[in-house]
Amino acid sequence: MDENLIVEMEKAGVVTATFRKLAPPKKTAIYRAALNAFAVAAADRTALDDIARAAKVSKGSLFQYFTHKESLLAFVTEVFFDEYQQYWERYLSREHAVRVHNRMNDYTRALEEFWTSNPIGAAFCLNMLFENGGLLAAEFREHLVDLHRAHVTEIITRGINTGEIRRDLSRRALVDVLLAVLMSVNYTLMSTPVRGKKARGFVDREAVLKVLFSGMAG
Amino acid sequence: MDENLIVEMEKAGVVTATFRKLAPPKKTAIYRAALNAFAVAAADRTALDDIARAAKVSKGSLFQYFTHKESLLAFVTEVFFDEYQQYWERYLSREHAVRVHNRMNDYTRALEEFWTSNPIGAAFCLNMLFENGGLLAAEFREHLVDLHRAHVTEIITRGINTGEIRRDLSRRALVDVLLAVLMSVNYTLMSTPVRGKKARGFVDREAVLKVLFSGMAG
Amino acid sequence: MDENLIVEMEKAGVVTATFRKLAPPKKTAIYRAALNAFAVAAADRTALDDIARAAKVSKGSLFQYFTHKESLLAFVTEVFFDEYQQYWERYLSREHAVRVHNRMNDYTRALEEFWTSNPIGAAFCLNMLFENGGLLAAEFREHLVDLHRAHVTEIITRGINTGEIRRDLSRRALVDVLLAVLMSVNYTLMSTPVRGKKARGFVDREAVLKVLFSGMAG
Amino acid sequence: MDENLIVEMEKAGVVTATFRKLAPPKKTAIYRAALNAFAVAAADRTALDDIARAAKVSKGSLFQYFTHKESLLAFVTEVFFDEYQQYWERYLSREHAVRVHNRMNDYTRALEEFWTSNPIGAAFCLNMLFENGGLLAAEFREHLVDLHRAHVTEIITRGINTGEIRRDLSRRALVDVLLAVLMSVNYTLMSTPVRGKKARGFVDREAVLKVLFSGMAG
DNA sequence: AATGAATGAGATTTCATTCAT
DNA sequence: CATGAATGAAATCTCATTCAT
Repeated sequence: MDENLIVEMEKAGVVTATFRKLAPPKKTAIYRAALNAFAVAAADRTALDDIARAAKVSKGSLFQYFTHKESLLAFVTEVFFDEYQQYWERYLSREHAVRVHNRMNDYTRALEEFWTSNPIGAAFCLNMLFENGGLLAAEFREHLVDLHRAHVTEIITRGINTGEIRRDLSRRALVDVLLAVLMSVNYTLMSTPVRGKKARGFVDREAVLKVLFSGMAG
Repeated sequence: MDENLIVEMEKAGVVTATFRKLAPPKKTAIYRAALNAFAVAAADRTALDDIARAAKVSKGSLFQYFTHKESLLAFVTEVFFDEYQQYWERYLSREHAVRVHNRMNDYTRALEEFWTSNPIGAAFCLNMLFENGGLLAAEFREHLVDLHRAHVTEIITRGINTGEIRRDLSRRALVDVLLAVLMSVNYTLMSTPVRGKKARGFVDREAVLKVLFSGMAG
Repeated sequence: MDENLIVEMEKAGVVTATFRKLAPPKKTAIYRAALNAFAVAAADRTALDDIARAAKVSKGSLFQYFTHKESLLAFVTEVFFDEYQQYWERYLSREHAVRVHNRMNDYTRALEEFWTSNPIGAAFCLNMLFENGGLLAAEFREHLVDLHRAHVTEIITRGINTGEIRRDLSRRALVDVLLAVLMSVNYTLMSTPVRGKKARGFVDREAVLKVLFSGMAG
Repeated sequence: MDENLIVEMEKAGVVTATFRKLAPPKKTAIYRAALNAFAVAAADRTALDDIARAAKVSKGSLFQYFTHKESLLAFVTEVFFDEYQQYWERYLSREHAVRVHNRMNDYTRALEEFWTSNPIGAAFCLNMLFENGGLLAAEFREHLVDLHRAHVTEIITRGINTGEIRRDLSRRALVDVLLAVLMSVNYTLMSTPVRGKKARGFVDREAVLKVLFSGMAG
């Protein structure tokens, strides 16, 4: 867990100084317990008693760390998003594909990998996206989209410059289409582990990319 | 309200026989009141007292009609979805565009019209998609996607047959891409009236369709 | 319990319609239980659980009757004050003394009788006067003083008219002095039954009245 | 702060030896912070965290000094009362009026001055008199009355001896009447600065004293 | 001696559900 | 069948007090 982030959250009133001073493993334990709880059920339906028990912390302490239940959710959200962001930044920094087609392919594959290897995060994310009302969830939604929008825009822009992507198309429209597809992949992948049903996900990555690159027109 | 649907819901244990026998206007009043209530706030935060008051029915009666609060939500969901479905079926039956490009264009325009002319439904739908946890919401999500998937599949299939759409593309992939874009439009449109923020929606329908038809490749 | 008063309290949002419709004995039981509880300890320190138990009513019902704890205190205060007021109006209507000296004597005797015969009311009153903060208690204090001020003013005025009281004195000052003495008697009498200590009250009514009538000047 | 008083309080178990050994400025800081806090809100509604923060002392230390919250209140009460007492003793020692009428006049004027020049003390006192339940508040009330009773008794006694006051009146009754008037003045003055309402206090000191001296009888 | 983190009892309030009338 | 009063199980949050460091 990033200590700098915690310092910032303290300034923003999300966590208290008491929490900041906690031993890192304890912080992690609380984060884990809360992430888990908010992943299993929407924040509304999640009792602090349960989180306290899972984190092996008293309910009173939880309030010394976060003041309000809402703050705890905010804390989890920020840390989760921070990890998510770092994942994608690491991913980009290690990216070696050059051609747009390959970059898109790798990108969707990475999405797939992230969610399947992190089912609890996926479930939490799903709850934040779909089941937690309020401003916090709306912001989370927007952050998530923005993050991917930035990456997609970068890929598209480079593609236009290299001539891999046609120049007569609206860049904005290109981004929107790709993003819609990516977020759809995202939602599908996130849903898979939590819901009982079989996923009807984008198994055929290649086929989808072919549609996008070749266009539908006969 | 479709009486046949109510009979089916009675069989499924969603509504009671008592409810089925109610005078239709009363049924409608209850549906309206509940839809409104669930549109204003997520089901969790909606008290049955308020619904009963708005429907001019006693809370006791509500339980004689639905047994559980969850059933009431299920009832509203089913009726709303039924109306939604009927809307699209009527739409399709009256559709006169022939070419795929035009049909897609009309389709998205119709989506836009539906949500802006029906803000309560939009708000309810949004709550179901984004704020009501549980299996019910997941099913609603899936139903919604399936409905549009069927329409899109039909458009695509016809396009392939007429040769407007390239035959070397996976039909499944074509559907997935279009559906992703459509659902993205959907979410954006639904969100617009209820959320305070400005939408970053697909304003340029033409540009997006051009991307899809022409393909990205330079 | 005066049903008209309850109707007024309902209008003022102090009690709910549900409470109004309760069988009178139940209302009385709740009043008694709450009066007792608020007499034993200040409202702050009084738990609704205890009142509910004493009134043989569930805690949930208490909230159906009063919405907030504060409302329950308001209810008790109003009913108590109403009874107090009625007591003094009955007293005045039956008063047969004519001379000021006798009227004052009877008045203080009546005070004494009221508080000693109604120890729970006295304790409640004391808590309202001395231990319950907030606007409610302040208003109660003022009402109580005003009630007696009105009676004392009437006695003084008549005394001045009949010439029993000197005309060269400020009527306001006369009232203030008498009232101070009466309220002091009041406080002392109220305190007696609840506190463990022996009262140091105005045993010698005659002597005090003599001071007031004759004046201190030698 | 009087060190002898602190020693006595240690014996009485109000403060601990640890507190006694504290540097005087620290003791004063704690007293000030607690007086302020108890003046702003009743003891019930005052959190020790706030007092500790204001006194720049840790909450743990507070418990090492006072064992219980109640003891802290007792400490503040005693010190405040001690100061109050000293004020009146200084006042008496400097008193130069001789005639009873003048002494009473000066006394009420001094009361007025004390409360208006010491609004925090007034607010604390008011809270102790009116909003803090329990034995402590009752004792405080009694102490306050006793202090003034002693002074009034002295004035009356001297007046009787000098013949300024009639000898045919009960001394006890004289004291009671004067005291009632004085305490009434007291309450009114204390209330003025804290409560929002206009005071209905004894503005006309002279008129009141005239009533007391001349007597009401025509 | 000083600190402040940890604790848990307890308080108010909400509301789905039951049930007597 | 309709009604709405009654219920009590949660849930959040506060804070005096303890205790390890």
